[in-house]
Amino acid sequence: MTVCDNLLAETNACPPGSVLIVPEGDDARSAALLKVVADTTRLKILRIIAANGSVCACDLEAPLGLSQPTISHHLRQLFDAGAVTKEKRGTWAYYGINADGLQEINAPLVKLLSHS
Amino acid sequence: MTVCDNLLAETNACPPGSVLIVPEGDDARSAALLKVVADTTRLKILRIIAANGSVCACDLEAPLGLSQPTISHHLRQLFDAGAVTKEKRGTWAYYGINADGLQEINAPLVKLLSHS
DNA sequence: TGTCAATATTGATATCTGTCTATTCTCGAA
DNA sequence: TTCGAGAATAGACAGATATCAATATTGACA
Repeated sequence: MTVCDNLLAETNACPPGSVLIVPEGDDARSAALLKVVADTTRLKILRIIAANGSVCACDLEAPLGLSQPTISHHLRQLFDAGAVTKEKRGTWAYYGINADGLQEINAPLVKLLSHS
Repeated sequence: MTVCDNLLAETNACPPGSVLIVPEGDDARSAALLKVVADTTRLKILRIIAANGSVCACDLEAPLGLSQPTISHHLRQLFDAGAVTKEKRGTWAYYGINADGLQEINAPLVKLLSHS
């Protein structure tokens, strides 16, 4: 009776030396999308937008305490990832939550939870 | 009739100059937890664990193609963030999905979606 | 057309992080 | 108790990124 056999008998664990199932999936893409949301500043931006509806970029400078180029940089990342919508009104840029995009970003985590 | 007035009349957007609602929330902590999951290698680890149940760390080296210390480093991050469980059996270390922990990591995104 | 304001882009820099090699730690077994 | 194997830690280094200052772009309006 080897240690591995004991493991198999006593638990539902794969014994050492197992060839594991490796699910298909674009982890690089999923990670890249999650990275956009996994940032203090961008999370704050998203929550401000969610709480206020459509928000002018110009009004984010005060609550965030960051420079205009930095905020523009974050908003671009959020937009490129599909987390927010963007609408230009004259010289102003309005951003809103993109629920569909956020759901896609969130999908890998939801899938992990549904398979466990 | 200013441009701002037009905005208010035609849309539900905050006019430029608005003092925005800034929701409370520990964005730094949320971001730190999400960062752990927002990584190609760690996502792959999580999906392998989810597909195989309890997995020995020693069996991850082959499918990941990374060194043992690197994998140990990633597993520690996942464990510290509460994404996985850890059980030592002799010299082997077994890791499993921690559904509660993953749900907590996921919570900020779920909240964003529920408020929009 | 010319000017001003809001936004976007560029370039530079400091910090963070994923990876490796080398080493140490922790068990089980002889 | 000693040896060997798996896991964890430490230290180093390359690549990524958040930030800012400076500049360019775009659109409204006189």
